Amino acid sequence: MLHPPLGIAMASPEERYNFREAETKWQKTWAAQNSFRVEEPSSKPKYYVLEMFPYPSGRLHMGHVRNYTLGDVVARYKKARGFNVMHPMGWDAFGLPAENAALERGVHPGAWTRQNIGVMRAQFQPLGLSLDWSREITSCEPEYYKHEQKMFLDFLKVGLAYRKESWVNWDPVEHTVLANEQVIDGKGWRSGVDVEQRKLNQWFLKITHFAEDLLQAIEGLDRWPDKVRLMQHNWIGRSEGARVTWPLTDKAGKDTGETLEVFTTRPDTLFGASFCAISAQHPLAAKAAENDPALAEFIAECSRGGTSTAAIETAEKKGYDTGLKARHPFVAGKTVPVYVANFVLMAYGSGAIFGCPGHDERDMEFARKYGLPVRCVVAPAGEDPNAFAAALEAGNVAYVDDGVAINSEFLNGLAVDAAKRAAIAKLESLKLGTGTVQYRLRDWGVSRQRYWGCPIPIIYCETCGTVPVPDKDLPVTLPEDVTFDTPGNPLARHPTWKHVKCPACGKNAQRETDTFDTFFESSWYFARFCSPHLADRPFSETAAMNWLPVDQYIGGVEHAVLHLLYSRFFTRAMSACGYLNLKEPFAGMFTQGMVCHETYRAADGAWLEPGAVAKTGETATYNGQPVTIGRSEKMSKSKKNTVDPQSILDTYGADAARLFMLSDSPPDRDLEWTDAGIEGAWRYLNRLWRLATAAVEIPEGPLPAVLDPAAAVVLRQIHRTISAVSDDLEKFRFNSAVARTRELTNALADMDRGVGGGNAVFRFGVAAVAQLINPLTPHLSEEIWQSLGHTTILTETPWPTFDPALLEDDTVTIGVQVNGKLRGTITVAKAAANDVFEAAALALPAVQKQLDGKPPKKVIIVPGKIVNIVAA
RNA sequence: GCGGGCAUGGCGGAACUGGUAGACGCGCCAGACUCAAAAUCUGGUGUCCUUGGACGUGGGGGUUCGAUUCCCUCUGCCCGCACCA
Repeated sequence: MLHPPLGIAMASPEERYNFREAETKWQKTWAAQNSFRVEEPSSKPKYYVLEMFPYPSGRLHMGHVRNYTLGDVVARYKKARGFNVMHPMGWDAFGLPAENAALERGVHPGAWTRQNIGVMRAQFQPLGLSLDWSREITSCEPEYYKHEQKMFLDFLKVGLAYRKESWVNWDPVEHTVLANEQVIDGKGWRSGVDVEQRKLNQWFLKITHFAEDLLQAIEGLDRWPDKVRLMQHNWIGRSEGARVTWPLTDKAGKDTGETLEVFTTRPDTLFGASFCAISAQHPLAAKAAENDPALAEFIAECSRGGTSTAAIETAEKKGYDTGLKARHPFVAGKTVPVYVANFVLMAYGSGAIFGCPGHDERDMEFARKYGLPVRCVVAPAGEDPNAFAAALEAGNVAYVDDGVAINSEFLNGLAVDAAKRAAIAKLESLKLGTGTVQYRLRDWGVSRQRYWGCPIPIIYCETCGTVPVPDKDLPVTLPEDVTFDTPGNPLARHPTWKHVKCPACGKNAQRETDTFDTFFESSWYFARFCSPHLADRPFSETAAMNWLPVDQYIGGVEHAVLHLLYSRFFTRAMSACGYLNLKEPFAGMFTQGMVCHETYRAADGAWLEPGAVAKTGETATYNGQPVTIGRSEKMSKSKKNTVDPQSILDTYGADAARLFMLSDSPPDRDLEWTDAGIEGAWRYLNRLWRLATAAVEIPEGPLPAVLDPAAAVVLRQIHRTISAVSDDLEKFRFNSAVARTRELTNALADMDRGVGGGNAVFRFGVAAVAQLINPLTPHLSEEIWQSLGHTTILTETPWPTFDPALLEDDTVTIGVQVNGKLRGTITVAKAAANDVFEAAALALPAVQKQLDGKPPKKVIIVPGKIVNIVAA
């Protein structure tokens, strides 16, 4: 597939840039000079650049290369701008793939993970990234995870962690709990069998404690993508409404003494209530089922259904009448039936609703199915209420929009908002409800029944209950001698590990055998980088407060909610426990696009690797057989459309790979990897190198005071480019920065160096290009810089400056329109008066022709921009 | 269903707060060099008709002297959430 450019072998050394030698040389130089070590102490302002740390899956993929290249551009640019840059790297090293490897190949997860880290660390080397490796951290090592065990116990003390029985997705084959993301179409992602709903004791972190703050603070994250902010906003899902209490009666109409509490955002529609519905997992449902086998069967059926999105989507709305009745809070003597319904979620609100079919689509569907009354209590303003109500009550479509309350006693005539307030006031005076705010966000369940994670430092004692592991016994480390030959958690069946003495009473007790969700480690690693080797604490508060928040964080959108929200929570929780005093961990966030590639399929439908396919123009073949070329999709092993970074680095070098990734499309959009694209980047690097070779012969010296006008034009372009590229780099417009740099390169190549000052300007321009492109292609630019005779390296050289006076020409060329259509251009002195613009524009033959001898009706002059003549 | 985004040549994409649409690159075409090819260099390349024009930023409409940019509307694609009461 990737034929090495033939020129590599053919060209003489002075014609071809030898990236192999140069890239290795500069990587060694930077390492020897500790160029990317954080300065401590430093008088410079700090700048913390962080890319999401990788999971050590075994090899780097193109997505990694893109991610770390983007961060590297920022880090190198900020360093040149005079910042003390921290740009660290580490390993998100706990996780399921390590256990799968153990299962499939009989390797210990730890050995597998550590070996992968070794391979990947070596793969990072040739990319030429400006990383401070002295701060490397590995989350699966006790030196790292012991701190989060302590942190968890602190969270427990302040009530931010708790244990509760809750419903979870249970895979009966793998004997483990699955995250919602691991349940696909109601089946376990690996086992492929139906997932069950089970009630298990789980540890939770109380992220809901900060729901309001996490929501409010989104507004302040002004350097985050709007998309991510919106997603978090929706995820937290704030709803204002009321909790309403409904006293219950039995089948005979006698009060049971119990009440049903429901949450509603529409207390103004209470007079339209025709039923209540509770979740199958609601305690009242279980109680009602005690004497009703059919109900018990219905509840079991609901639990089997799974919580997967697809299952819910297609599920028919079903209910079962418990026989219980609920007393209406406002209407004396009125009761409504209480159903168990499969669409009511236990985890939201109180797990119960009241149904108002007239003004809720779902309630309407339910009411029609079970023959429940439909009552109209809101009519659009300006319509005849009686006619509207009659139509609504006869039809099957709920009215959910704004309007005026009708058929609602004391609410009649009020608009929806006012009616809500009045209803809540009434509920509160009757002590049958209260205004409240409900969030969609739920507490974070962190228990996982897996081996390769951080042990939860808890001991269960029959006498003392749940006992935190004392500080002196931390860390709780994973046992090495585990087996993966049977399903389930190896920690739970380990012969000795879980058996301990109770730290409180000394009797026999058992360890918690669950481990933390791997999102736990990534929720605070950005703080650990601030003091990565501190032994007794997770990080020094001083260091963390100095470096945090991260100035620029970079990663994929797939973490827009979970990881980023957890980290925001953790920062607040750590602050609550005195570790630091900060709310937001990431001041700037950038989400990069995916790396994509065309897909290829053989006639039998099998996916083919790009390397196996012979492509000629629009058609492709495999072993002489035709190949279907599919759309460009995210590189993935399953579709075989991956390109190994290693082979690209070997063939073209890091700079070419970096340049292509940066120039092809804007960093937040998907990037399509093509052979032609990388070759284009490679060509440019060689062209630039040849150009620089010509500049080397020109002795260095100050620019002459008087320049030939042609040279002066180029000089102005150099200054304009410095200004524009600086701006582009600040704003993540790397593709545009490359385009402008190439433009300048073209101008330098085309300029007449023989004119007065031409050589000096040329040399100055080449040096400027090397500086401007240094964050993008650091090796080649160092090489050019050195060849120009500099004795210090470019990496330690400040960013070039521009002279604002040289940004603009004295003359300006602008378009001349007649009736908005371009008819020509004029070039006039920039400072010229309007009548000069007008005269020059009217003098154009094309303009005269359009005017046809008549005087213009109107002339619009925007100095420096355009002249538009309105013809009669 | 709800929420959000996007739509510009054969392709990736430029165009700052409304002001010369298509920068820069890829691809393609022609030429130079070469026995030939590769590499490199030069020129061309939005579409349509004849020089000169006309048309052109998904479709339709609007505001404006002037719209890729602002407003309305329709279509298509992508993403997030998904019975959230």
